[in-house]
Amino acid sequence: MENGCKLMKPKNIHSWELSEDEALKLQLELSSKVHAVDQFEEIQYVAGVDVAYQKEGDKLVAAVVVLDAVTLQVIETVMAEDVAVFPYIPGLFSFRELPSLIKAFEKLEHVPDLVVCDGQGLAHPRRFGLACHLGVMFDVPTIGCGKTRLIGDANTPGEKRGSCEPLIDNDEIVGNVLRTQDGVNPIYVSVGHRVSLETACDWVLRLSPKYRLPETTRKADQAVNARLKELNM
DNA sequence: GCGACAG
DNA sequence: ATCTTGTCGC
Repeated sequence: MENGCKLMKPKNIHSWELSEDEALKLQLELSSKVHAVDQFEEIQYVAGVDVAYQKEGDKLVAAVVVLDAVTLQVIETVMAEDVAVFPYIPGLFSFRELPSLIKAFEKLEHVPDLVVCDGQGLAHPRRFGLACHLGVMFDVPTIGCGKTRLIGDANTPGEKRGSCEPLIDNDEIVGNVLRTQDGVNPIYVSVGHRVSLETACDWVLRLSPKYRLPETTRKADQAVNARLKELNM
């Protein structure tokens, strides 16, 4: 895929026309490029991404929303209307959503210093969920933030906001189950790329001052759903 | 074979 | 993800 991005510089580019087997091989190959340590300076812009699918058919809308890291106000919203090619296969989720998300990123004017994804990062069977894939692809810090579990086991975190328990898979800590609001179902946070698990959780909490999900994913979700609604009218 | 399974 | 109304609670 060509680098049509205005400012984001794709680093690891590859074809998206892959078979299931090729996708699996690519994950194993790219997973070695993930860095689970903090590698960034000041974070001014934080982005959220999401994709919404049309009721029937395979049309979809992908969005990237950039927020001011301090005020959490929306700075920029870009979207891409596309068609789903790769099927939804647990573990190969990134191959379904990334092509469309990249098209949205190509329109972005602001370069995010951190991207929060709506899916897992290292909390993945081959340690390469959507957040890792997006992070390695753009060489940008990313956090995996899922609403439900893909793999791993964890104890139930305390009822207070900020409580968390390690998510363990194969004797390895692959993420944290984090409570972002008192008495509300926790979410699954994991490293995407260029961030440590601790920093990832700090940011997710900071981005979730009022609701269960971080503002980044909430704003991206609102954007794609509003656009999808317009398309069905 | 059986259950699990990001969105 | 999507199909879907009202409703209990802060």
